[in-house]
Amino acid sequence: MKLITWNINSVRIRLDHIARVVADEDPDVLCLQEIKCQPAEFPRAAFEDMGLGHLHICGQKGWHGVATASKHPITLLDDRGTCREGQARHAISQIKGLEVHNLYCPAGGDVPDPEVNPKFDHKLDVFARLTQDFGGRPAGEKLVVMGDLNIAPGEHDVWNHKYMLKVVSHTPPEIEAMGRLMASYDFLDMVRHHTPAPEKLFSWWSYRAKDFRASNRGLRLDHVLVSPALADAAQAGRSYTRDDVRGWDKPSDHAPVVAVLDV
DNA sequence: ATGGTTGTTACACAA
Repeated sequence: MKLITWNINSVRIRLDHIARVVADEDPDVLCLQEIKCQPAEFPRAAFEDMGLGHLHICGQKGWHGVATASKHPITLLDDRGTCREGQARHAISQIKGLEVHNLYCPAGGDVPDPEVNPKFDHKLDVFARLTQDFGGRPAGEKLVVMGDLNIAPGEHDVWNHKYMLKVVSHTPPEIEAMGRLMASYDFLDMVRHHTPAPEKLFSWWSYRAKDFRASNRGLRLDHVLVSPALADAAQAGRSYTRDDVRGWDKPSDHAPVVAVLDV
């Protein structure tokens, strides 16, 4: 079973890229973040044409928004109160016996201090809520938590560890929040499992670089986490980042991250 | 140390 997570930065502008990636990869499930539209504006017909006609759309006007598109039927599960601001950041779907969490965590603004920066406080709050929720669940569930978590947790998930420790996405309180989330249900970081440190691994490169490959100031913000019940399937599978897509004309600033479960 | 770009929106903002 192949799953892809991709922060698309507007689903409507990026429809041609989506169709190309779907044609290349033939995923069972595609989790998109930052769709930047309301559910009524979502290009449903295009996804039906791609063979991903089963949709769980969680959208709002202008910003944020996530959508899960599947080849297989989806059961829409209830929101679990992840975002205290009521933003469209979390779609939970039951697909072929898996509970797929499509997540877009807050970026967190510029100042890494929850006392002076409400956006950073909100980011930490989202992680605290996820940690509490997963921590309270019975053991043995088949959970996949994937999306743009907006944290690069490891030293080799950033282009410059020492510099980035002061920059939101890689600060100590964020790395600790990510660690608590991982521990809450003993999640496996699937992509890192297949490409262990110290190999650098990025899924996002800023639009502001003239040549993202030349400067290669990337971050690994997009993740696929699996619960222990899926660890064997994840380890027997594979995962990779389609960083070539970041080099296409008018790309998203995030690359698609592909994860294949041997189920 | 600074500024660089993009998308949606409305005359900035978030990323």
